[in-house]
Amino acid sequence: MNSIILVVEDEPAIQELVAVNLEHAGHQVWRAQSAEDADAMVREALPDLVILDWMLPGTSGLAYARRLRGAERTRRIPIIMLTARAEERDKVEGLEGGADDYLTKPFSPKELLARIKAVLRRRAPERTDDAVEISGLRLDPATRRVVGNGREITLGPTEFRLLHFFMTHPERVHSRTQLLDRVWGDHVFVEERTVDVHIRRLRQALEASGHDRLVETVRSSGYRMRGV
Amino acid sequence: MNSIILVVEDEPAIQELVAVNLEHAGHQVWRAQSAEDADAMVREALPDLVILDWMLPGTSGLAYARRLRGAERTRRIPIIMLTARAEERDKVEGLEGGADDYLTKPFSPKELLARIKAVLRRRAPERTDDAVEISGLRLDPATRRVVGNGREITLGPTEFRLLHFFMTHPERVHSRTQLLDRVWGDHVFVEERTVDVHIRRLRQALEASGHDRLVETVRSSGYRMRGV
DNA sequence: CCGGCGTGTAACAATTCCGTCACGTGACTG
DNA sequence: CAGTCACGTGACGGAATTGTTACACGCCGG
Repeated sequence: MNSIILVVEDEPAIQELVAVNLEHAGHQVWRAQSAEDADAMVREALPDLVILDWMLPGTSGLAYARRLRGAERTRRIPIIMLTARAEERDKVEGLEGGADDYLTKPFSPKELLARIKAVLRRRAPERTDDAVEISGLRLDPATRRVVGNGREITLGPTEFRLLHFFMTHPERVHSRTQLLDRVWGDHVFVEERTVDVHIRRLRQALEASGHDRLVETVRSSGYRMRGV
Repeated sequence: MNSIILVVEDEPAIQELVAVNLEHAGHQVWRAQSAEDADAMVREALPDLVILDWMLPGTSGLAYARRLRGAERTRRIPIIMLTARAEERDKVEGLEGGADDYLTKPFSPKELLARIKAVLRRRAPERTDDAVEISGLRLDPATRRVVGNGREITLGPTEFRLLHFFMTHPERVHSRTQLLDRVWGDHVFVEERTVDVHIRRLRQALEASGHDRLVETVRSSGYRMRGV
């Protein structure tokens, strides 16, 4: 939890309703009244999720969703669409929304939060604060603790995120570029080889409990975490 | 997935529409406004697929498709043609089977992606990241793992690609030249006999699970992988 | 203002991988 | 049955990739 959520909604009452609920749940909220507003914010930094009203003055929510999905930088941001009436839902869905989920007004705060959680879990499990465990190595985002076979393991911030990403996406090979994108994040410009160094630091820390072998090198492709 | 797709389309709006959708699907897009532009790009490196407007200023799409199909180097690149009206479709189709598929404007993004996937799977299944399995030997591109009867098999990069190609094109003899083209890639200059050496290395690795017998030598023609 | 801490980079070391060659062996031909 | 021809195989030098270390720099907290 504690994600950055961009709420794009022109109607102040609904904007407020959504924002308050999200903030109450511990999220950080950015507010935009239009797609243009939203775009300005997104250019600055990437939110973890976007809640987008279907009807907006100027660029429609649908069009904006498509735009987000089109650009490389914003492609993988989860989108939840707010639609006005139940009837329109199918229409939008059929039309080809880039959205991950839809919410029909009126909706309960509980439903809103549940869908956010579900979408995040599906598209970006590393943004969730569920604890993860792989063969005796346990990482808990909520407490920011890593424990290997009972022994506590200390990690720097980057190594922690790196391990978290690996553990939420095990068994898959990740190229250095992918890791930079998803662990280091947006708007960073660092050498690919920097990844190697942090892999080294991570392995070194994991040696304490013998879990360093979980981080595998896949020559010419990238790195992979052993699953199970 | 994640292929390089060359889009040849003179109308900016459609060019953009297609490109955005392809990028969203994870492909890398090269854009060309004319057959001449496209040709310059293709000379540099080969795309995995070409989307070609039928009507183009200068050399027509149809003519360019024929040219691509004529040259040895570009012969096997899949081509999808964009045609203007439904009526013309039959005409074009009848006229020349240079294309692998046709798409009539207007088309939905979904249809576009579906056809691309279908064409790629048909003409270049090794570019897909679906796992393949043949008689107890399983190769998974996403995890970059090869498992033979439960035992994990370690392969170098080239052997991995070679095996992947074989497994996606079983029961068919591939000459050394073909293998060099499709496994080593375009624009490489190595001895043909190098293939033999990698075949040897592949077989050696596969011995661990007894799958080395799947790779058969076809004297004076090339190599073949046993299917099923 | 000092001293850690965390980071990114560059440089060097250690592997791993690749392509080529040389030689051996088996198969096919006439 | 000898002579090619095609392929198998082992070795080797060099290239490419990754591991590792050292260092400089910026950012706090004291």
